[in-house]
Amino acid sequence: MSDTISEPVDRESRASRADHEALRLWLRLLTCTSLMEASVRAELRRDFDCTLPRFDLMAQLERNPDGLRMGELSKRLMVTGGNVTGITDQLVKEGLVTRAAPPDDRRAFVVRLTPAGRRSFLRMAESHEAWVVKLVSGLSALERRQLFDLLAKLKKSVTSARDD
Amino acid sequence: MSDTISEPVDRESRASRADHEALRLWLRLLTCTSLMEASVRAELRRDFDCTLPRFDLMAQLERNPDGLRMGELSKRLMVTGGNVTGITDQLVKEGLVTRAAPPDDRRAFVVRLTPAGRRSFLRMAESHEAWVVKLVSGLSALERRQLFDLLAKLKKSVTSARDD
DNA sequence: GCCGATCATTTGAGGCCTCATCTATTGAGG
DNA sequence: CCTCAATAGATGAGGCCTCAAATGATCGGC
Repeated sequence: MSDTISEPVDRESRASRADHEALRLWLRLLTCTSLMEASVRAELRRDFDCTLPRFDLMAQLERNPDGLRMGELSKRLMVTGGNVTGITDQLVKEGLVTRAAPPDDRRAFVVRLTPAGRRSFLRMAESHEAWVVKLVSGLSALERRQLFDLLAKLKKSVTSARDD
Repeated sequence: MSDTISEPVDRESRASRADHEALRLWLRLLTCTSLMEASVRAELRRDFDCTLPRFDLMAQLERNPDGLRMGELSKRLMVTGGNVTGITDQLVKEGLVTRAAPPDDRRAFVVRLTPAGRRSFLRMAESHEAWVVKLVSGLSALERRQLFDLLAKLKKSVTSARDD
């Protein structure tokens, strides 16, 4: 039997009353992200036999047709370089991306989508977007906009607190 | 698309203008969570040589002094049972939790914090909360409240969309 | 030309996580 | 009782991820 998760019991709804407001905000944020991520992962897996990290990497390349260096991918995906190496290795093996040596810097590699990779990504992206739209459709356009703006502030807050 | 500006570079800020609003909301949510999570992980690692999953598991046990069964932990942490088995094994080995057999069901185990585990957790929790407070301190109390409420709606939206 | 600092990437150990599968136990009906 | 489906947990393969260390290339200054 599969170990999948379905009940409305989670980290956040279990926080005791004594927990403080900032902590509960953080736990709720984490819960929302985990829920959405689990849905998106399940969908990618079920319909395309693809993982979210692979999809994210390909998404970056689709936006940058001239390709990206490993380090650029690492920054954009917010993961370590070693990690990008591994995922790229797999995608190369599957023929979805290429690693090319740029003429000017022999330390670097430029990763690009192959035509097959691009086709594969576009097919997934369409379904993926519809899925995300559905997940957030319980909020009105105004609420989505407010949430979007508040998250922008949160992002700034976290970044500046972290860099102290 | 010039790459020469030294702006914060991540998944979300790189979404092209053509991407739709729901998708950008999702990417921004993911970015915020990733940023906060990375800070929190780094802090737990640096100050206490502890990981976030271990901390989360101990937090659940601290709120439930009578202990929790593996399956309960799995639901609350939103991870699979196999995963809980592994993390629990380590904490048992480190003397921070115990696995006890309940009298009524020989299939199950009840996991509890040891006194040492509780002391260790409480020490971390104090520092952890201060850290989280700092990360969200760039938002006003009102904004935090609004964000909290919008995330509640998002959680409901995601849950109901997923269960269709 | 050479040195050292820095940079891009890879490697390897180890932790987290999922899925699929397995074992043991429980509990409801015959 | 006995069977059988459901349940609690463990296990193993495989992917993701981080950190730390290593390799090789580049660049500025002498």
